[in-house]
Amino acid sequence: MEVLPAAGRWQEINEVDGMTTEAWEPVQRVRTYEQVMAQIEDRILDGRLKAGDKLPSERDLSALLGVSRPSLRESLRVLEALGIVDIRPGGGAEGGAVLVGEPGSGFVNLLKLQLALGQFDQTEVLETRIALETWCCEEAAQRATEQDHRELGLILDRMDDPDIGTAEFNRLDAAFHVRIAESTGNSLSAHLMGSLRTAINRQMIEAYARLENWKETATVVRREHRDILDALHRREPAEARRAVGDHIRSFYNIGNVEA
Amino acid sequence: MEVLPAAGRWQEINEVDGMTTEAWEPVQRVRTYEQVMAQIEDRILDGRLKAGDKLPSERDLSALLGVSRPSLRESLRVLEALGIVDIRPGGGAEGGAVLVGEPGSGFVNLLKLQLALGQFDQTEVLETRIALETWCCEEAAQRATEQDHRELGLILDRMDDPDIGTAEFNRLDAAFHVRIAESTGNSLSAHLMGSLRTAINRQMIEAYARLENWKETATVVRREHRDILDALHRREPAEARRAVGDHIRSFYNIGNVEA
DNA sequence: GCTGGTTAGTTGGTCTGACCATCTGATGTT
DNA sequence: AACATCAGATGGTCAGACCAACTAACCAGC
Repeated sequence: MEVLPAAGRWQEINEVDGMTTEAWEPVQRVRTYEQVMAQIEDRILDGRLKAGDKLPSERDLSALLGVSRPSLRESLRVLEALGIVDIRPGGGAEGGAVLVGEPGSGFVNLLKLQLALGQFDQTEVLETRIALETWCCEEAAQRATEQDHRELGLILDRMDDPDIGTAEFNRLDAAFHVRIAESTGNSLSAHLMGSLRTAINRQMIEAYARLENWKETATVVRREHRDILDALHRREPAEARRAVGDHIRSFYNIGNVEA
Repeated sequence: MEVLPAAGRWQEINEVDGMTTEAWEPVQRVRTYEQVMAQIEDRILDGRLKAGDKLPSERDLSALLGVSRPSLRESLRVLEALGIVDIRPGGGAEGGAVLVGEPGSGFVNLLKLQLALGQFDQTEVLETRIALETWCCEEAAQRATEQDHRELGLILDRMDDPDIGTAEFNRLDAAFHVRIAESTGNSLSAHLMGSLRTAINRQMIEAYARLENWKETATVVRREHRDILDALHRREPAEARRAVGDHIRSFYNIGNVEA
């Protein structure tokens, strides 16, 4: 933990170049908030700032950088939305902007909007999930520990509840897939996967809701999940890959009956 | 193209609840910029806003929403950083915030910082690339057109230049991999892949620069690229998958000799 | 009538200064 | 010692102002 001012000087952004207006040609407009972002990025990239460090207060930092508080705040807002800093109000040790070391909801925020805007479509999300999850299962079949197996089993057990609702079923479904990814030890894959899943969560729930006989679908899903877990238990990467691929494709076909 | 005010009323954010201060208990703090984001998100999600639409001017929109311009601007900054809107200064038809329909550099911005912060490490990026690229190659072996094959060949031809520098070689290398992904028709996978690659671009270049005999490495890389393209030509998914997996792993081993 | 320069208005970009709610931590009281 | 209180710091928000860049309409001159 380190408070910034002690970690070297911040460079003031508003530097005069004192030259004539000529020779100012292709240099595209750079907004001050971008320059602020750039300075913070640099300090992160070269290690002067690391996870857990706390930034100076908005007033201090804006003064250090020679920019106004609103501009500085625009930068902080972006960093917050990206999940880079965590901002808490209040004074003392608790308040302030802290660099976070754990991935947050940055991807989900991004993906949801990009999906809604039609930058990507649902089929692409599905295929990308298949790409990631087949690899994850393949690796999980080799890397997963007994503990991973147990926890995955517990999730499936909870999904066996005959009185379960679609919302909870869907939640556990997602948890199962993410848990597999996590058992590979690759948090990026796991996080990406989870984000993709979350981004289309709304559609998933609606798809479940559209099913008249969703209980039958649930039965199929339960069976396929068990198959996947069995393959992990038996440590058969190829079989695990096949099982999860079929599983995702099968659910996609069901859910898209009337899409 | 549609300018917003005509597309239904915006709901003012500052609504009084007129109640006593009691019964205000677990409702966690919601900042106005988040409420603005939420309203714009809603309009995107339900289709009232779509790619190509232009938002009202900052002054108008802030008035419509009943928030101050700085708060509104914080929201716009975030949407811009996420690649959701494109903001251009100046009046008339050119200026203003426009919703974009093409994925931009949102992922890269995010990944670079998350990587720098240690939220993920390089090995995870590598493995995720393998997950995505093996799938992409497998599919590309089935989906790629003759045109795709031609363009990929052209990229490899340019990499054959014996006088090529590391920077250009690396750039073409990335282009080759991304072009394969694009030939699957899955722009999400392609974009994710490209973003992962871009996020570690700096490290890639440094890795190349560290190699004393990088020419030899380049020879190996060229050969492996040709193998991959051959597999695509012959439309052998399994072979394409294997070739690209080996290729990535092989380069990783070389580049990490002294990492 | 057409061209070209001028001007008014709009837009985003930025800043200043102010006020509020909340939380911390020291102060002071019981 | 325990509690209540208050000053200060912090983030959250706002109003108003100015600037630079650009558009579009206007107008003078040919």
